[in-house]
Amino acid sequence: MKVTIKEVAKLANVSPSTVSRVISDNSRISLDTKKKVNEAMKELGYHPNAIARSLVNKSTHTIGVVMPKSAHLSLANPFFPEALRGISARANKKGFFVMLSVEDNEMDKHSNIENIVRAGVVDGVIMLYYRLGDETFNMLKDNKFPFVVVGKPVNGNSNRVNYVDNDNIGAAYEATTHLINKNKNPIGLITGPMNLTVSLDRLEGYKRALSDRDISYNSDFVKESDFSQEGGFNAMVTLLKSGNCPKAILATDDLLALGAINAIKKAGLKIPRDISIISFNNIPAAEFLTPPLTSIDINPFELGYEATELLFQCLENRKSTYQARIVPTKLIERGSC
Amino acid sequence: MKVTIKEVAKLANVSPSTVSRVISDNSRISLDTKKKVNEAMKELGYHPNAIARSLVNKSTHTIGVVMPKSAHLSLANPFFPEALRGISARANKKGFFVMLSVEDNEMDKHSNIENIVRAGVVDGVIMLYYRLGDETFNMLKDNKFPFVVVGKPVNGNSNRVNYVDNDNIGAAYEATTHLINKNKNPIGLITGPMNLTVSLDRLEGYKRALSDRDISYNSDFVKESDFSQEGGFNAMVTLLKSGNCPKAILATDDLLALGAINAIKKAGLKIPRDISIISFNNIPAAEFLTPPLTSIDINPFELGYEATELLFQCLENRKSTYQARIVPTKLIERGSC
DNA sequence: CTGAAAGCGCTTACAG
DNA sequence: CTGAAAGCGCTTACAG
Repeated sequence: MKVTIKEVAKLANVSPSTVSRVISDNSRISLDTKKKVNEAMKELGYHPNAIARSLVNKSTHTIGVVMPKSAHLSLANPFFPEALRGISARANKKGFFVMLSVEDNEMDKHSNIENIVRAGVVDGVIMLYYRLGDETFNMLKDNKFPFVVVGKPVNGNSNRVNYVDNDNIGAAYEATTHLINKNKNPIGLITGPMNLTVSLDRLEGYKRALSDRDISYNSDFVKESDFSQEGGFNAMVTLLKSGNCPKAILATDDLLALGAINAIKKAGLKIPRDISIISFNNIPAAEFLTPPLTSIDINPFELGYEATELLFQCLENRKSTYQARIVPTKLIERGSC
Repeated sequence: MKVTIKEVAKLANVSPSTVSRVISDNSRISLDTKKKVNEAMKELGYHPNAIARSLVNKSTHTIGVVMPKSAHLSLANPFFPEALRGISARANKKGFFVMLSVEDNEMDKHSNIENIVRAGVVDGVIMLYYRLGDETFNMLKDNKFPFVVVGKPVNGNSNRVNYVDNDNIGAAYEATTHLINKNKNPIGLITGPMNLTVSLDRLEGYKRALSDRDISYNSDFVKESDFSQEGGFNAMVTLLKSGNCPKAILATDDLLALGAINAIKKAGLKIPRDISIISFNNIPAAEFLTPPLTSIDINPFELGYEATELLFQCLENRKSTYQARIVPTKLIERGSC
């Protein structure tokens, strides 16, 4: 844990520079000394100090990952841990470390990730969300710091930033069409906060699907809420009491669907007989609900994996060309429609 | 992002040492120069480079967190993300960073966390699990590296390691007694892998509760499985086919319960009429199942928070006194018993 | 193919 | 109260 390059050098009878060169597998080192040095390293249990290395290389070989502060609401769904797994998998493969930053309301002035970036401890960052006018996003962009976002930054920005996302418009279109094909009408939409692009895109997909079937869009059927079960419950209650309750619901998140289902059951209605429901994220419990919930798998592992890959690309070719990557979704049909 | 202490020194007309001293708020610096230097720092947008600092201080101000490789099985339950939140919250408060290490089967030779520790990029680590004969655990212990485990390392070890855990024996005892009080007998146990202390403890609590009520223990009623829904399903099927099926089930994890519930329903039986069920972790979907699942909240946020606090303690007082911290659990009664 | 020297951006005895 | 110097553990031109 504390043997340095000097001690290795001494034991191997070479200079520290030489040891450094065999570590980096420099080609112009004789096989002989290479062997000698390697043996010395083994004998002493030497491991290069990454901090010292970072200081001279100006690269820490670590990427920062930002999780939104509202995460505790939807942290319950598998998106974040799965995305983290994907990021780790890709990062490990390249010998990179991953530093986690959970946004924290209680922080004074500077956000955790801002400190991380300013302190120079990460080479790039992955944001696991996109929010309109987000400070972290702006800070990264203003500093021209390498980063990629999981989720689509809106229009003006989207061609000047690296991101990976699902085709949320397409997925919502597919889900809505699925409902239309079951002859369910009207169709309600229970969505997460509208300052998230993901919400905007899913709304757009919903609208387009309606329009393509000549169904007129009615904003009374659209309820915005935070990503909580209570939110879903309340939204559904409003819909139920409206006097013109939808025959089907598209929920933007399974947690929302969980709440909505509860409201539907409490109203004495049956799923899917009276009301069908379909949602996003495909939580593990989905197949164990009664009836099992039809849901769209958004492939969070892949989202994380691709984001990391993309980040590595920007770290390598320092030219500022931007890229978007789309990860496919999959509608898992079960019994709720 | 790249202004150094030298430039600040030049602008403020002092030496780098002085700048360094005002950064660390050294007491014997005159208010005058303090002000001068602070202004220079602000003007240049200076932020100390954490890497350089780490190198001289031999402390990185970051803690490593290890998630088990089997995590993807139970990553679906809120334990890991919640624990991570707790860790982050405590770490941020102290200005520490958190580095994440998801165990990875595909890694050659050295595990990711071993690389992290050897590279000297973390001051201490938190293990989010304990497994008998675990390599990471042994490696940390052998190197006398500061770490705390969430979960109880078995007997021989437990007084020579820092850990935080629930009272799993007590919690399982409470749950089993809860079932006995409902006149349910026999009671089956569906448990996770027996190389985890958590499983051992919960089994122990189950046994003690039976014993205290003069119910004889029968290992036929105990089924071991991995932490998956399929595992729970299969275990329950075996129980159902045994000819002497338990009237109640204690499951060691909600995911296991999910699978078991499915098996029970498929067999045409009703919960709780025919079979009661209670489990651990209190996943968000628990209250939305039919019937809602009675489950034990193990307080993962607190577990993470306390573990971090404990780690900070060992980092400070370098004496090797070990400590255990117990986080309370809470049985949330719903309709499944 | 290999070594001596300078330097990465800080901190901290040691003087004064 | 403040500065010059040495050093944390590496890497990398520059010579040879």
